[in-house]
Amino acid sequence: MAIVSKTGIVLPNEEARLQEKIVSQSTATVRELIREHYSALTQSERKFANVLLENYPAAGLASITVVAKGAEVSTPTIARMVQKLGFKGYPQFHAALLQELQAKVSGPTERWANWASEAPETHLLNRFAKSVTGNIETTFSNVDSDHFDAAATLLADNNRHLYVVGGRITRALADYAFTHFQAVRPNVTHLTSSSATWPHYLLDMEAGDTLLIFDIRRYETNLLRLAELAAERGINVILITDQWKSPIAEVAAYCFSCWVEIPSAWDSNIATMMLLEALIAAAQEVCWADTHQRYEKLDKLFELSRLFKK
Amino acid sequence: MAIVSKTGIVLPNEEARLQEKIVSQSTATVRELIREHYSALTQSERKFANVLLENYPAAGLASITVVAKGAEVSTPTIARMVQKLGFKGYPQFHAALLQELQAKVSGPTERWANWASEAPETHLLNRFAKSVTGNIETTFSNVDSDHFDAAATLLADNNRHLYVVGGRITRALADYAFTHFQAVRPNVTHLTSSSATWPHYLLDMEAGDTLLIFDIRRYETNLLRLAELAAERGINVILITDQWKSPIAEVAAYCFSCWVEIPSAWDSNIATMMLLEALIAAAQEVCWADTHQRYEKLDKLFELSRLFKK
DNA sequence: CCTATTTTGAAAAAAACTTTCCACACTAAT
DNA sequence: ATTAGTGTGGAAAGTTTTTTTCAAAATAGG
Repeated sequence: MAIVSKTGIVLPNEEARLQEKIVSQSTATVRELIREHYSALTQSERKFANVLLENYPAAGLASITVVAKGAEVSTPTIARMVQKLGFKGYPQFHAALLQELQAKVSGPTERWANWASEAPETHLLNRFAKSVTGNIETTFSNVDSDHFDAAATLLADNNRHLYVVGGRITRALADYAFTHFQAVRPNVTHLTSSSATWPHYLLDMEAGDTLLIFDIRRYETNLLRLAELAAERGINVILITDQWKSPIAEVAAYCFSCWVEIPSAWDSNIATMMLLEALIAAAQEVCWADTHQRYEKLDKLFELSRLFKK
Repeated sequence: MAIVSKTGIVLPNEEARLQEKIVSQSTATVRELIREHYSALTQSERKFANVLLENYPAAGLASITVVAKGAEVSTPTIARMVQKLGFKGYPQFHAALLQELQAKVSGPTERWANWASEAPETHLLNRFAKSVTGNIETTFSNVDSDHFDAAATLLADNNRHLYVVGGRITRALADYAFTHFQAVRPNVTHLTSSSATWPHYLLDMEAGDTLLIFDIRRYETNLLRLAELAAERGINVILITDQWKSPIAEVAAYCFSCWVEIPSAWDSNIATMMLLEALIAAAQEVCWADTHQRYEKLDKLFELSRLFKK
């Protein structure tokens, strides 16, 4: 179902094929092509070439009409020139420029492309790593830092009771969140996985309290009900969900999407966990003064309990 | 994303968001616009929104026709959506994306990996991301792929009972491992966190069985005892630990070190979790034939249990 | 100075792209 | 079940962009 656009712009599911094309179609940049063919260009063609090189690649990104006006030459001149450079038409030339631009801003994970161990590229370790790092990158690029800060502030606020709950799979994440938030601040409760007990918790929640919910597909009706009831009562719902967004997003004060898809029958929660840890780190930073002492006390207590067991 | 305003509760950030909106007309990136309007988007509009966010801005740079095909929606859907975002038409939307791309290249941070969201490089999100990706990289480059494959084979072997156990913090990881391995294969047991019950489990373990242990600092004496006793009885111990290695490594058949240090008072378990997921993925691949059917059955069962609740 | 050749851009034709309209499908509520 | 309302995509209509055509202008060589 690969879609080949005539303009040569690459669609998501076509990345692999594109890679091939770039390689096979010689790696020359438009800039290099111009230099190469410069002697074969006519006067007004050079006029445009100069404008483009001077303001590269911006001067070539608009439509042929606009570009022609910018260089004070006619449209046919541009059209003839890009053909001289070896492009089939203006759209192809345009796409080439665009691609160069994109390559320039492509993410840092490209660099680690194949770092995982000494294993060959096709080894599961590498395939897995590649796919997960992609998820992490996308997830973090899509976090709104203001929302993040606001959520962290809520989570760090000792005066608001913090409730944590997860679904079938995300229960483990909720548990992890609980353990860590407990170290950061008082008044944290982990809602048990049995939804039968949730009404009891709801009873105790007060307006202004915070409810941290994990809900990734398949979304669970129980969680939605819980979130709705909580939101109605003025509780701030912070939702951590997947890229398709749980319906809870509708009632959530803050919602964070984590990319979870890997080539597998199940979903990866690395990005989810990473966002969670980032939130914990942020919350901890907000109330470091208190946290500091809590950590020390906690350490001592664990030390004691260890002695008991000896 | 609805702020709970019906209840009259003012969220700390609401003022800031309003401020933002006023400015947003001219400044907001397309990404931000999408987030802002996400709740107002219809299903297929979201489909495109997700495709775009996932492959940003590439997925929006082609013509409306091509872009629509790429997201598997119709052209009118895209046209309607960009209008919802506040653009006069698709061309304007297209130009906005292009401008962002250009700005990114000409900007001062052109090179540096400031991929995490739009936040400044010093924002916690970026510092955290940088530190964690470093951990992941180190962890995976230090995995011995032969050990990895061998461990995966053990974990996938239905004939050996699989026991999973974790410490205070890593309990959540053990739980996560348990939930997933349970989906992959039968005969999986999660040793409860209360070490008092462990002798019972030990009693049932047979030579050749597998024990997956998580132990990161501070290493727990209980876990060490358990591992020693198990190893004596011919149980294969697979250890997932931190970069300093738990003493359990001495008796473990396979040991994987995960880098956990972040600039914080606590340790990050992203790399740990990622290694765990990689192991799950590998185990799943080893016994895909069986797993396949298990997944389907599991799905149906969950479907049924959902119906019960209605 | 004149002719042959090349270069150039206005304008028309062709192609591609965008928008609008409308009917059908789907959902939710009566 | 029926109806109102919303969401969706096919296809036509409208718009822009690209290409082609062609004649005028410029250049070069006799």
